[in-house]
Amino acid sequence: MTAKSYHHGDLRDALVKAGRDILEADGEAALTLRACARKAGVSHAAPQHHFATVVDLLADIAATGFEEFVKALDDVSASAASPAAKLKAMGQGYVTFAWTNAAVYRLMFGSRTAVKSERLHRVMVAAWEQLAICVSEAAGPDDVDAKAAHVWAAVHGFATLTLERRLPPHVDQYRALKLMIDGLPLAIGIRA
Amino acid sequence: MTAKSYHHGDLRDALVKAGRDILEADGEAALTLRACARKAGVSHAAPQHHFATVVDLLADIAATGFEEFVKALDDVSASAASPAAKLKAMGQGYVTFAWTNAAVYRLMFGSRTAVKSERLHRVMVAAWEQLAICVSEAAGPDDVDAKAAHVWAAVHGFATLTLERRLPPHVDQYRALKLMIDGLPLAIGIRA
DNA sequence: TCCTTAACTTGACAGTGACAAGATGTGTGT
DNA sequence: ACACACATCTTGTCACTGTCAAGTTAAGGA
Repeated sequence: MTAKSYHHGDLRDALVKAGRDILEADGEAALTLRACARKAGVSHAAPQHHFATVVDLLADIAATGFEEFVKALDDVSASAASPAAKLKAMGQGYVTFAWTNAAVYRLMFGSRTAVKSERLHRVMVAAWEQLAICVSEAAGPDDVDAKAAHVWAAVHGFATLTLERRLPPHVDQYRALKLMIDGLPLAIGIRA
Repeated sequence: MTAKSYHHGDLRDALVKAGRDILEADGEAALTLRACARKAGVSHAAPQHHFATVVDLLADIAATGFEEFVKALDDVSASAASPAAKLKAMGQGYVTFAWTNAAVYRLMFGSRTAVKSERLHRVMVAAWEQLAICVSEAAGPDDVDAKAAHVWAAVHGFATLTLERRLPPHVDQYRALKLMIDGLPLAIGIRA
C-alpha cells in the first residue's frame, strides 16, 4: 500500500492482483506481463525481479483462482446432509465456478501454467485433499485416489467441454449436467 | 504439388501440414503463423490470403487432429464384441490418442481454437455422432445426448487432467484409468 | 493479345517477453 | 551518523509475433 516510492513495497502481490483483474475484465488474450506491469504502475521490466518468466506470474495468478475455488467448494458443501449429498454439491459447485470464472478456470487447468510455482502446487494439493476426503467419507477408504480421480475427471471434463463449446448446440447442457451430478455417487460405488 | 513457382498452388494445405509438423516436433509454443509460412517456403504474409487470422489456421490444424482422432476411435472400436465393449474400447482409445498426440489434442480442445472453421465444425460433429451412435446402441435411444455428454466428459476430463499433470503424483493413473473405463457402461445405465 | 484478378512478396507497425546496464532507495554494520 | 552492499526499479534494446498496406508476378478468360 506504500503509495508512490521508487520501491513499490509489495509489487509481487500487486502484479498478481493486476493480472487477475485483467483476466476478469478483458480475458486471457489481454493478460500479458507488460499489461500487468502497467496496471501496477511500474515499468515493463519491473516484474523480472519477482517472476523470472511470464509463466511464473501466470502460475501465481492461477493459484489465486485455485484458492477461491477451494473456498467456493467448501462453502457449497458445508451444509450437505449426507456424504453423497456433499459430493453432489461439490460437483455442482465445481461446474458453477468454471462457468462463472471461465478465464481464470482456463488458466488453472491450461497447459501454459505448468506447475512450477510453489504456491500453485500447494493449493492444488489442497483441492485434491478436499475431494479425496469427501470421497473417502462417502465410499470408504478403498481406492480413494482412483475414485477421486474418476469424480474429478467427470466434473472437470464436463466443465471444459461446455466452456469451450465442444458439445453440439442441440445438447441440453442442464439436463446433461443433472444426469452427471446424480451419477457421481454411483461412480464411486455407492447409491445416491 | 507444383514445385517452385510464384504461385504455390496448394499453399493452404501446405500451411496446415507445416503447422502439424511443427506441433509434433517443437510443441505448441513454436506453432506460429510465421513459422508455418517459413516451413512452407513462402513469405511471412503469404498465409493472409488463405487464413484471415492465425486462429483460422489453428482451427484447420485442429481439424486435421480431429480427423485422425475419429479414425483412431473407429479403428479401435471396430472389432468390439458387444456395444458395451465398444464403448470401453473407444474410451481407452480416446485417452491413448490424447497421450500420444498431446500437442494437437490440446489444440483440438483449447480455447484458442474457437470453432470458426467450417472444416473443424464438421469433423467435430462427426466425432460426436460416432459417440452418440455407440451410446445409443449400448443403452437405447433415451437421453442419448445427455448420456453421451457424460461419457465424453469423463474420458475427456481424465485425459486433460493427466495430460496437464493436475492429479497428484501419488495417484496411480493406470489404475484410475481402468476404473473409469470399466465404469463407463454403468454411467449410461447398463451393466458392463 | 491484353487485362483482370488471384496469389505472393516486401516493408512497415505496434505489441510481446527477455535481457543488460544504469539509477535509486533501504537497511545493516560500524 | 555514515558508508556501503544489495535489492528493487527504470531505461533501452533485441528478436519475434500478427496484421495491414502497397507493390509484384503469373495465370486464365475476353
